[in-house]
Amino acid sequence: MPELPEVETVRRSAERFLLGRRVESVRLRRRDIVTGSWRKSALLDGGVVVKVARHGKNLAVVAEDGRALGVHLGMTGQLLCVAKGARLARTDHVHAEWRLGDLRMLFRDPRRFGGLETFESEGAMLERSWGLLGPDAATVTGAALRDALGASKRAIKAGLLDQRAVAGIGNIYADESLFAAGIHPLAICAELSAAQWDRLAREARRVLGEAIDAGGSTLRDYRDANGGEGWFQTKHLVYGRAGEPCPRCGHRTGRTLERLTVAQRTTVSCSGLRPDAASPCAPGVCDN
DNA sequence: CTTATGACCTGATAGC
DNA sequence: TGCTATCAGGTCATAA
Repeated sequence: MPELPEVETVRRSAERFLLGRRVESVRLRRRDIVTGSWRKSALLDGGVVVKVARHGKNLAVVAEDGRALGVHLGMTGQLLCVAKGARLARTDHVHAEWRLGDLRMLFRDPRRFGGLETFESEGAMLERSWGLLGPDAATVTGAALRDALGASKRAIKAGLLDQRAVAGIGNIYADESLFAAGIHPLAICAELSAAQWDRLAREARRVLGEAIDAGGSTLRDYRDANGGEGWFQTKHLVYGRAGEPCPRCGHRTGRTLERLTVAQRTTVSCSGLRPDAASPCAPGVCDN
């Protein structure tokens, strides 16, 4: 479900609720969603929340004594913050619950591709988890992308989805960023030029930033910590639009958006784009 | 080492 | 109504 913009939206809404509050009790319904210690103390019991951080698609709730609770939403995960007596839209698949004064925080995840990870300190989290990820996609540079992927023989879309190369991009924003940069998803990383890496990084930052401003994309399950929906799905140019005219060149060329499979994920791109990086979407062919 | 592939789960939807 | 098949925003472990 959630990629960087959705996770950042959850972070912002969760932060507003949690900062300065003390965790008064913890209830863990399923141990198997936790990596690391699943003791209540490891799950922040008794701690005062001083930070809600994000890197890529990863969230962390940090207590004043340094304990950190990593939260990954997987495909269908939700981190909800609600008033104590409030009714939830759904109460099934709630795997963990925290009480902080007059509010509750819940981790809900029907498919259980997400989960929690407990760390004794932020340093431990950095070392064992976040430090293994690439730079955050919201601020990534062309040089950083090229450093991570410039020698790879994979398709560029597979590279963008690799969280060790760059953190935060998933299936939606990979397609949107590549289309915006005029690069075919099957273009080989090692064949991209410095100018293309720069353009890709710039377009990815722009698309992700605009999506954050829109509160993310709600397709099915995604909700922010208040249960609210995003509206960036209305701005998708290619994701979910296979068969429609290319929004950039379709009126002129009659070309449509084609569906293909890259890295085992449904992928959409303009049929006018070429996978060989030497002849990318050239100006006047399918370009701005 | 790098890259590709199936596996892990549940739920929504489409088609018979 | 109910059955089956397909698809879904993400990682993992394992194989090649």
